[in-house]
Amino acid sequence: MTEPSSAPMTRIQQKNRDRILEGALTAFSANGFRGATIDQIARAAGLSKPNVLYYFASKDEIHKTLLTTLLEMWLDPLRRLDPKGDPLSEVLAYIRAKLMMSRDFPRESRLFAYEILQGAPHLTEVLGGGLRQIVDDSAAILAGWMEQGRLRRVDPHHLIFSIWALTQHYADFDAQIRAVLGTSRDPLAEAETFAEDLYRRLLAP
Amino acid sequence: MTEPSSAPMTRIQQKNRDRILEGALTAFSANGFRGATIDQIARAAGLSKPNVLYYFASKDEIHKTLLTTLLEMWLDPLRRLDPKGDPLSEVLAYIRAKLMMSRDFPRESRLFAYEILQGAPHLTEVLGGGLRQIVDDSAAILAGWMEQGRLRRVDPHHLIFSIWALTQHYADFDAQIRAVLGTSRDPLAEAETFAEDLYRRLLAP
DNA sequence: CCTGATCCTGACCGTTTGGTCAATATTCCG
DNA sequence: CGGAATATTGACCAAACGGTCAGGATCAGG
Repeated sequence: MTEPSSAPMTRIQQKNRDRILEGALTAFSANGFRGATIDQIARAAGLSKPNVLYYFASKDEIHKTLLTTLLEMWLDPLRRLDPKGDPLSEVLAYIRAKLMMSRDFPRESRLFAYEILQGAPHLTEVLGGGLRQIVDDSAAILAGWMEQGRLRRVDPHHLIFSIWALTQHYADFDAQIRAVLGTSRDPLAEAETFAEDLYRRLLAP
Repeated sequence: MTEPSSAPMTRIQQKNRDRILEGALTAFSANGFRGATIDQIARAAGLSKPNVLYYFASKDEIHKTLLTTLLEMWLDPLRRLDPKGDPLSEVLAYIRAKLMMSRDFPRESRLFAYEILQGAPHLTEVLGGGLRQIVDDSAAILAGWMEQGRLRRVDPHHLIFSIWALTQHYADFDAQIRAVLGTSRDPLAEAETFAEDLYRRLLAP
């Protein structure tokens, strides 16, 4: 616990904590938790190592803060599924949003990828709690649409998994995709038309 | 270079190198390259640390050996795409094979996941060379089927990417999937029916 | 301008880790 | 059996790393 509740948080604190988290995101997403060093983070943040540890008690705490802060943003598009909207448009909008996040926030995607690959040691409570709730809720919305015959019947959970898998793949495995596709193509633009076709086919009633 | 070409390779060498690679696979796939220690590998292999380094010059070499050894096996199912076979059956068989690999060889999947997340520092030549060739060849087979009207037209490269993404997701993000789905379900069995439905829909002409 | 709180750093510490080496044990084979 | 090749290990080393700390710089506000 560093700033539990009633923290005034000066401008300097605000600025430096932000810088540190920004640098840490770069470092952790490039090398994983163990691969990143506090020195790296400090350099990326433009601070000295002891100064970094002045704002965060430990490397672990930086990591945990980063994960919990970003998880909200990361799951936000799924929360936006509107039960009142047009089912297919809603799903396709979700997919587009996730693909844009892979393009605009690949570091965040990789950060979570590393964490989950490792067995999610810092996220177990969140995974079994909040995440599961959100996914179950969204799955229920999807299932509702399917029952009304407005979407084809498929397993809603696996539908969500498949969207995660496909969209995040373009951020997490970027190195592989670029190696295979060469430099002249725009993977994410192509991915969007591919994914739209894929899920339209799958879900159109 | 440890055993470049004319290596007699005694039984003890064979056995211990195998043990080391086996232990290293467990260690690397659980914690990534930097997260795994030679001591861990040695313990998993039932050897002492110096003894491990007697068989492999460095941690790096163990890792590289592991990657190059397993890459062949990893890509094998894609090579089995038979241009003379029934297109849809061929693709579905490939998907099933990949899903079985996620079930039976999750460590291998995670090993590659870590490596590519990191930007594939040990695989750059292979990715741009052999892998690209195999993918392009397979994409050509798929494109051929599409031109004959035996498969629906989609981008063959992204088709392959999507299959990789979906199938490997179940191994790499196992922690997340189990957290969301709970313990009473069998993710990979369900994934098989989901994936078959998905790609049948997408590809049936 | 003074003073207390906040901010920052160089020097340092203990541990972990990749890797070495000399010495010993074991195996192989004539 | 005997000696050379192979295998194994405890002890050790240097570098990297996470983290501490005492002291100095800077800032806010009365």
